[in-house]
Order: sequence, then structure tokens, then C-alpha cells
Amino acid sequence: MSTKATLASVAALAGVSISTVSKVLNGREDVAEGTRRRVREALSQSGYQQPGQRHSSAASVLIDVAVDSVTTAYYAEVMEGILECAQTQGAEIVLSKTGGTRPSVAERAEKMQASGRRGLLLVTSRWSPAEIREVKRRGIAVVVIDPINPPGRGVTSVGATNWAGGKSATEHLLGLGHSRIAFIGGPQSAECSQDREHGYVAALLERGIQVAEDYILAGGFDPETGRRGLDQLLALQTPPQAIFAASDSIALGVLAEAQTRGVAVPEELSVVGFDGTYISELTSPQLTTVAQPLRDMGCTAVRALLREMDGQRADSARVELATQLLVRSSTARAR
Amino acid sequence: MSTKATLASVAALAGVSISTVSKVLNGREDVAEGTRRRVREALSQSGYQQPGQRHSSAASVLIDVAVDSVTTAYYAEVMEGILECAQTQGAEIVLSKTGGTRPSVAERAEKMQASGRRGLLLVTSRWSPAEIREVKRRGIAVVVIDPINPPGRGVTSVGATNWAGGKSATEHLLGLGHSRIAFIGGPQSAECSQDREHGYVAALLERGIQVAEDYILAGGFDPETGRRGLDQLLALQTPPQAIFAASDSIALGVLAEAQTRGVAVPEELSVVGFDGTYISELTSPQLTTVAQPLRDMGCTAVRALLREMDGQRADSARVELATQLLVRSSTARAR
DNA sequence: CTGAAAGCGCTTACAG
DNA sequence: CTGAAAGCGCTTACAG
Repeated sequence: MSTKATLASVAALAGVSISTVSKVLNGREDVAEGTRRRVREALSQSGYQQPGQRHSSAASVLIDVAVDSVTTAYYAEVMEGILECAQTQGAEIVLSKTGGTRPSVAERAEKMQASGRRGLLLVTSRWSPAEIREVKRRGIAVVVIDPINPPGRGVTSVGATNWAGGKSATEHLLGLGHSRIAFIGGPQSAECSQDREHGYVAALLERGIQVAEDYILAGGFDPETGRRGLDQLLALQTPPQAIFAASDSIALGVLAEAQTRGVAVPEELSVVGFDGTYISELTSPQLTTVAQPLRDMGCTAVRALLREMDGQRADSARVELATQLLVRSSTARAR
Repeated sequence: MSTKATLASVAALAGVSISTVSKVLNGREDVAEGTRRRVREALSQSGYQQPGQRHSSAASVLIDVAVDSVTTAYYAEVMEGILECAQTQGAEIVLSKTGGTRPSVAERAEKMQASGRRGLLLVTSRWSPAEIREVKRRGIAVVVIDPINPPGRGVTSVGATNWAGGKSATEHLLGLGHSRIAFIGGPQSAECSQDREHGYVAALLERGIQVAEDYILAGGFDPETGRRGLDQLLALQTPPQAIFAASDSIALGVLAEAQTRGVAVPEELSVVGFDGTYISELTSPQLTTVAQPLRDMGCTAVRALLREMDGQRADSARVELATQLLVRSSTARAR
């Protein structure tokens, strides 16, 4: 843009009067739908900035981040990446928690618009594709980290190589001589959990090992799921020698329950987690786990979002960062 | 104010022309010092809002929150309280991490001013009283949660009854028949850790128990401090029967080290933590701990800050919320 | 549903 | 250093 967009220039571009553009900006009702659309287009094409919202040079870009929780290691580490990267890029973070009585999508979008915020980062949010589309329609850029549901067409998402991670965890256990390996997953609807499970199944099949239905459990990404999972597995006629848990939290529950029941880890039971959060280092024994590059994921998402806010098309709709198996003390050779 | 302040009303109040007021607002040089002062006064007296910064009704107040870390349970739970309460009050949170290469106080204050943000919540920050004063001088309201250093005159702070908490933890151990009780503290400079230690000493003295110098250790609020602390204590000629750790994180390290060394908790060693974060429920055995009302602290701080931003004087410079002893499985009767 | 016109709040080049 | 005046960008009551 050679010159700054004004109501007048936008009006000319849209072929309407200044008044009409003003009405659209102020959300007046008395504008025909088609006209409104043309004006909206002209506004974004010309890069029009609401007067109250032009940033004085010292102010920084604000990015909204919506997380499901702040009290879990997973979110905390992603958040750390987001904060670090945002600072480098001169952006600041407006944090909010989804879930519970979260405000409606419309309300949130309105607040963002009113403050001139134009970027939203969802961390494993349960927002539906329809809701995300609604936000995008208002000119807000959206990037999703580790989506629980596929976020819908045209929405950039950042995640990890869940399938490969699940496969490598299982191969590690196979390599230690275990053949009776169980899987305790997160929510059945969560795509990332499904991917880890598929990786697990793939590794077993490659070795020609039959997949046992009752070795595959699901629940949530929490310790309780791990506790109950181990109970259930130990009650089987032939309990597993090893467990691959779809998150560190689940693995934590498995370890706790094992200790309660006097099952020695790793001597009698090998356990692998997923995530590589700091929690996996605090357990005893320390947890063998598939580390996700959580900080990098946060950082990558921030960069992608800033690019989109800049009007550039995303490089790619889906970015997957590599996971890495960290072998520690919760896994051992089969006896 | 019956009616909204405009340049015209401010000019009338200051007895100058509209042009002059405009110049002052825009930082022009060509205004006499005395005039400038009169105008400034009229501006603040009339509560004039720069056009770019008046919040349209849909936009919410933004509160800056600076935390030392996001990856510890303590901060996460305080944060949860902050977010919840802010949402109720119609405020939103701009999150940033202090520590590392944090931007200078001046830079931060400038950014806040440029975006019209006028409230800052510090969570256990290491900001010096001088730095806090500098921010306040720019018209930004400040509230500190659990200050590491006393935050200086006139700065509201929110904390917990650390002394009483330390005392009750120690009394619990005394009540179980232990007399050889050690204390593993956080940073020696941290006031909250000192207070907990003083509560511990007070409980011992009340029972006429001599305080042993080598039973009192310090370090940081982290597991490593707990690990090393237990090592050190077990190396003593008469090791303690019980340990009061100044945080759950420290206690976690004690538990881990005890397991490594084959010391049974609580049979051979009782352990009490401090904080009551979710981590204290995930250990095995579950941790007896002094719970701080972390969510409430966050919430109280938000309310106090919003009051100050509203121009009301704070109710009190220091708010202390009650701690509560949670007896779980890491403590047992002396044998 | 649309836009011409009046008007508000602010900025600025310029005369004094 | 000050302010009258021109002018810009926006909003809005109202005529069509």
C-alpha cells in the first residue's frame, strides 16, 4: 500500500459511500448483505486499520492463546515455547482458558476485534471446525496445536509425528524382548492418541504379533486412566509385560498403581510414556518416554500465526515435528 | 465526570487553546514548561482518554501478568486463579515470563503504555523495589503475589500465612511423636521460605526442643534441593526421623531420593511438603503438605489490581490468606 | 438500504 | 510560545 487506507479510499474501492463503510465497521444492521461483503473485502484488501487500533510503534502485536488447562506439564511446556518465540518476534500473548464456561465464539471474536487482535492460537482446543471457521470469517488468523479434532480445511495445525513416536516406543519394548505389550490411550476421539495407537499396532504387526483387543485401553490423558488401566490389565489371564502409555500423565498413574500393588518397575513391568514433559524426569524410576518437541511446537505455531496475520499464505496446512525416544529407567529387558 | 472529556473541555479547564492541549498530548516541543504542566494536570483531572485507547465497550481491560516460570505447578495454579477471576471480572491477561533476557523495566512500561495497559501483576518476581517504583511512576498499578523480596512501600502484595503454615506442619510431625525434624528450605533470600522456617523453629521451641543447626538446609524450590538435602541429612550422625520441605517440589526430590536409597516413606521417614499443588497428589505415597490457597491468591490479586486501576486506594498493603495442613500418606507415627 | 450533508474531535501550518 | 483557522477522518440523523 503506497498510502494509508481511509474510509474514503475503502469506499471508492468498494464502490459505495463513506457512510456505508462506516456502518459496516460499526456493525450497523441497515446494510444489505451483499454490500456488507463487498465492503469487508475492500477493508481487508486495503489493509484498513481502525483508528483506535493503529499500533503506535512501541506497542506490540498481540496474539490470543487459548489453552484447555494451565496446570498440566504438557500445556506448560508448549506455553513456554510460545512465550519465548513471541518475545523474540516482538509479539505479546493474551492467555485464556477454554473449557468450563468459556465465552461463546462470537463473544471472543468480538472482543478480539474490539481490541484489534487478529491472531488466535488454539492449544489442543475442542473448538469445532465450524467455530474455527466462524472466527476466520471475521478476519482472525487461526493456528491449532495438536488438534483433538481435525481443524477443518484451510486451518494450519502444528503437531508431532505421533504415529512414528508410537511405533518407536513399541519397537523399543519389542527390542527388549517383550511381546505382551499393552497400550493405554487418551480420549478415543483424540486424533493424536489414535495415531500413537496406530503406530503401536503397526510395530506389532511388523513383528507378526497378533494384536490383542483387551490389551488396548482408552480413557483420558490423566493419571487416573493409568491407574485404572493397570488394574484392568493385571486382572487379565495373561497380563502384559510392558505398557505403552499415550502420555506421561497416564504413565505416572501406571507407576503409582504399580507401586501400590508392589509390582516392580522395570523388573516386572516396563512402562513407556509419551510427551517427555518434566514430569517424566521426576518419577522414580525415571520414565522412558517419547518426547515431543513441545517448545518447538509452540514456537512453530507462533511463527506460522504471525505469517498468516501478515497476510501471507501458510507454507503448509499441517506441520509435524519429529518425536524422539528417551530411554531411561522404567523399561528393562524381558526376563 | 458527568460528560466525556474532550480536547475542548480540557483546554477550557487549563485556560489554553485546543491546539496547545493537542501539542502537549503529541509531545511537541513548542510548549512552555508551565503551560505544559497546567495542561497535564487538566488532562488527568478530567480523566481524558486518548482516542486510540478508549476501550470500545466490547473490548476488555487487559492486565499484564509476569511470572518467573510457567512449567511449575505453583505458578500454574496461581495462574488458574488469575485467569478464572479475570474472566469473571471481564478482564483479559497478557502473559509474559520474567527471567532470562527479560526486557528492561522501561521497555516493558513503554509497551504497556503504548497499548493503554495500566495494570501489572507480578508473580514471585525478582523485580526490585526500585524497578516497581519506576513502573508505578508511569501510572501503572502493580500488585505482587508472594514477593521474593519485600516489594517496597505502597505496593500491594498477596501471600499466604507462611509462618503459621510452617508451624502447623512441624506441629503435625511433633504430634506423631517425632522430635528429630529437619527443614529443607528454598532460596535463603526468599521471604516466604524464611517465614516457613521461622514457623518451624517456633513449633520446636514451644516444645522445648533444641534447634539443630545441621537440620536446617536451604537451596531452591526444586527437586534437586530435596535430593541433595536428604543425602546430606542421612549422612549426619543422628539423621532426622522427619523432614519438613518448604515446597512440594523439594519434597518430591526427597521422596525420589528416599526411594533410590531404599528408605521407606513414611515407615522410616516422614515427609511434609508445602504448597498443595496437584503434584502432591501424584506422588506415591501421596504427600502430606501445607496447602496454600494458590487459586484464591491469584484471584485476590486480580481483584486488588483492578481496584487500584480504578483509582481506589488498596484496602491493605498486604493480604495473607490462610494455609491448611493436608494430612496424607507420607507421614506416620514415630516408631 | 443508500448516501449527501452536518457536525465532532483532533491535528497542523502558519500568523502573530 | 500561543491560538485562529483550515482541514482530515470519522459518525450519524435524515431525506429519498
